[in-house]
Parts: sequence; C-alpha cells; structure tokens
Amino acid sequence: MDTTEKIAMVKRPPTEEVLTTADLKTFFDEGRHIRHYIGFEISGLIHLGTGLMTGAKIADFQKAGIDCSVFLADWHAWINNKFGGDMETIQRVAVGYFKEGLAVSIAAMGGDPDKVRFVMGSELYRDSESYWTNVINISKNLTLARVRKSITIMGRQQAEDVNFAQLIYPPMQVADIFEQDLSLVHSGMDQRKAHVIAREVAPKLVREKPVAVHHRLLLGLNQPPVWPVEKEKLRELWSQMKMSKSIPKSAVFIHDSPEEIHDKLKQAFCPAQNTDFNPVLDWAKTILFRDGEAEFVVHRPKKFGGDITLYDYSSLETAFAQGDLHPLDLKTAVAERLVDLLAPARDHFSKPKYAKMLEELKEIKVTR
RNA sequence: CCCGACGUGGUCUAGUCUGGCUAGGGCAGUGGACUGUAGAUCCACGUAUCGCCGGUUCAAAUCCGGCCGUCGGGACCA
Repeated sequence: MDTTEKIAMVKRPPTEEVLTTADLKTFFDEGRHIRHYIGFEISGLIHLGTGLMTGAKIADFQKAGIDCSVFLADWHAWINNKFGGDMETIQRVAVGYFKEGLAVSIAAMGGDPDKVRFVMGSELYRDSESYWTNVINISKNLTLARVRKSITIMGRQQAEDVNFAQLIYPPMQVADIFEQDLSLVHSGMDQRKAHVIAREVAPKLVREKPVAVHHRLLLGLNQPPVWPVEKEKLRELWSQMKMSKSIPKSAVFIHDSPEEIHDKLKQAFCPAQNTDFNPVLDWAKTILFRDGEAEFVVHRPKKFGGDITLYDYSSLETAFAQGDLHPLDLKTAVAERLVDLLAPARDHFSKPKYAKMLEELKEIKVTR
C-alpha cells in the first residue's frame, strides 16, 4: 500500500478530520512506525458510537500498517466520578467488560483486536516520574481559561461546576499522549480540544506534533432538544444531539438483543422526507454505507411497494426525501442490518463468562 | 475563622415573612389516542425522608437551636 492509499485509508469515513494531512503524509513518506491510541473513560455500557466507530477506524488504521492501541483511562474515569468515583469498580470493569467490549467491536468492523495494545492509565503512571513532569510542563503552557474551555471533553458543560481535580484531567490527557510517544491520536470529534492542545503544546516542549484523527459522532435516536436545528449553533448543539449512554433510548448498545434494536429504532425520531439531522438516515450513512456503497435491502409489504434494494447512499437519501421510502420501512431495514452487524458482539456477551460481566455491570450504579 | 444568601420529585421551581386541607406548577419521563414510524397534538399517570439532628406546638417545608453542604464577601497574611 503506498502513501496515497494509506492516507485514503485514514481518511475513510467515518473520519471527519485529520490534523493535518500534510503531517500524516510526512510520517508515511518517511516510513515511520506510527503509534496510535484512542482513549476511553471507563463508564457504562458501550454503544455504537464508541464501539463501531472506533472499531471501523482501527480496522482501517491496521490496514495502513499503523500500530494501534486502546487506552483504558481509569484515572480519568475516577476524576470524572464514573461509577460513583469508585476506583476499584472502575478498574475491574476496565479489564473486564470494557476491554472485551472494545475487542469484539473492533473485530466486528474487520479489525484484529489481538494486535491492539490495551493500556491501563494506572499502569502507565505507576513509578513514572516523567509522566507527572509532563503534566506540570503541559500545565505551565496552559491558562486556567483554556483548561476550563476544554472541560467539554469530559462530557461536562463549560459552565457546569467542576472540582479542582477535573481541571487536572485535560493536562493529564495530553500527558498520556506524550508519555506513550504517540504519533497518531484518535478520538471522536468530542475530544478534539484535548488533541488541539497536544498539538499546540508539543513544540513548546520540543516534541513532535502528533497527528490527530477525529471520527464523526453518531446522532442519538431521540429528537434533538432544539428542532429544527439551528445550523449556526451546530458546534454547541452537537454535544446534546450525539448518542448518549445516559439517555438509553438515544443509543443502541453493542450487545443489544434483536428485539431491543428493533424496538429502539421503531421509537427513533425520524421525520418523513427530512434528511437533515435524521438519526436513522445518519446511522445508515455512517455505519452501513461507509464508503457510500452497500447492498441495502428494504423489506416491505406489497401494498407499500414490495421489497427494494438500494446500492448507494445517495439513492437511499433521494428515495427518502421524495417520500418513496417510508420512515418505518427505513427503520426496519436499518435495524435488520444492525442486528446482523452486531451478531459477533451479541454472541460474545452471551457466553457465560462475559454475560456475567455484563450482568454485573448493569447492576452497578452508573453515575454521570 | 467571621458575615450573608441558598439547600423542596430526574431537573428548574412555588409555598417559608403572617405554622394547619392529600406540598402546587413548568420541563423531562411513562401509558394511551391519532397518524403505516418517531415527533407534534390531545387524554391519563407516576415519583419528594421539603439538607441532617434536636426543640417549641394539638399541628412544622414554614418558628427556634445546632450541624453539614454550595455560592458570594471578609478576615488572617509572622
């Protein structure tokens, strides 16, 4: 695979942006060993936005010869009060449910989880003086205002009251990157503030800027809080429109049963003929038509036109916009495809050992 | 440490001064009706140790005392 093809692989949907393509090209041209990471707070159930979007990109990165890793951010989860701020629970879930869930998600999207390094935050920090030196050096190059603005990476509103530990979180996230000598940092668009800080601060600490790749966020299935969506305020609104595990009906989880998947999609917000911010259409585009093309079969009763098959996203969108495809038929078809796609995750978590992990997790009180 | 404001269902909040019907409302949520989906609309419904402890009283969210917490201000600054 040549540089052009590798870059195309990195940029393949659902990638939303690469900071910057020029830097990435340099890495490939120099034939460098590229160390990647994507980090997660350990919290509740893994939904499609976490599992499938991550899996899709890791699969692509591996094809481009990139060395991938998943960072299990136990300290960050602790700071951000996940699982009631109970570190023991966080760490148990991290090496249990969370690691399993991500591995099976990566596999479901065509990646090889056995070649992904899983790194625990606490292991990285243990006995590492350089880590905390990095935290301080990074902090010395940030203002309080800048850190406060970046607080949205924790899923917190900027105005929301935060405790002092939470202000240490963003510099730590940047230090995670430096400590592991990463050259390609990856996340959803919601984490871009941290990566932009990493890129800005890196030269000041005489380090190379890491390339940042951000994939798009999946819409939640619920109606956006502001409808119709004001496009001028899109940046701020995204955090309220994205899939959220704390709004159960906005999300499908990787191990949901076929019945749950169908039920959640049936209840999804899906205004007829409307193609903007329509979550069902968004999921079809982002998950099922990744490259714009797929074989998408819509089963429907004869009185509504009978079965049809669509082969690219634009014709799907056109059919929906013109009212040739009813929302309910679209929902059912998307649900059917998701049921198939998630089969490996569902099967994995039906095995007694992993089913138990999932059950235990559901019983633990999840705090936001 | 001192002064002040505040602490009511998931959330925002009315009620506290002038104690007293089943603590009211908005939003969110749930169920139903209507649409071949959802939403919108209409109908119905649930949920509160009124921050904690004690006191006064026939009766306390309401009055009194103490404590805890949040926010703001002040003091301390050899």
